[in-house]
Amino acid sequence: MGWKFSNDKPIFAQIIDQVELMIISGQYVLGDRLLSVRDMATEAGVNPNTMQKALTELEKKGLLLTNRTNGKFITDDQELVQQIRAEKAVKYIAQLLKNMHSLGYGKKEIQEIFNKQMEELGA
Amino acid sequence: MGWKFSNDKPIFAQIIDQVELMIISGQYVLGDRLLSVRDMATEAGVNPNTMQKALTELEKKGLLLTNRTNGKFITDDQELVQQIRAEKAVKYIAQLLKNMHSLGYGKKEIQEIFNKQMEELGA
DNA sequence: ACTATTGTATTATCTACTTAATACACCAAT
DNA sequence: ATTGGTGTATTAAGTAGATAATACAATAGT
Repeated sequence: MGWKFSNDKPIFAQIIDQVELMIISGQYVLGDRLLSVRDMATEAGVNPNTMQKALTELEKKGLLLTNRTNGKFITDDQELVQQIRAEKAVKYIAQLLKNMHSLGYGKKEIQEIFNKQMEELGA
Repeated sequence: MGWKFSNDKPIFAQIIDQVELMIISGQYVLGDRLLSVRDMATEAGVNPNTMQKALTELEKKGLLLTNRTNGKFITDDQELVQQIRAEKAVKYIAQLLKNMHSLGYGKKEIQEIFNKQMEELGA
């Protein structure tokens, strides 16, 4: 897991985003055990408290489970994971359309620019 | 100008974004004078120092000009404005494609979801 | 000349985020 | 039972963003 942080957002929030992404994109195996809070903190180069704070949030979302003295585990609820993934996709696109609209672009223009950039994509 | 701020980003950064958007989307008339720093701060419900900090950044970008004792003005460089607007659109879409990719969506799926949400758009 | 309004600068304080160091509670493995 | 590795909690200190109050510099308008 390669950790990277920017300075335009609290680190704990970025950890939440990144771990969530790892889970819903299938880069984590559902049901697997995470590294310990301490080890993840070391790996990410942040304080254990900060890691703890982020993971607690993900537990509230239902994406992580805690086994008191054994560690934290990824949920094995595949439905939940897929639902969150689909929601995120819809949200991303809705955000794009909102952004383009706020720039003053109309439906037709958006379609054009989108298609153009899609074509420039490999595969 | 209706000011709204979230708590997931510094306020001065959000002011930069919002004012820039007003300019490049044509909601400000190029060459027009802004309200005074103090008045804009009051209007936005922030401290004058915070507003000052944001406007200084926009001046560095070339979108604002300062007339020492008369106030700050929107640039009248229409080319610059249009260039920034186009850049932003490209950036937004690139970001979307990156986001969708990180969720594990392929080109075809992205196209499908995008089209679906475009159709749900009025006009 | 004077005044009011402009941008700008300075200093202090407050809050949220982060780090740091430490301690505690729990339990599987030995 | 003891040990070692879990998660969790607490307290203190550092840093950046934001607020607050104030002062200064420049000039347009009178």
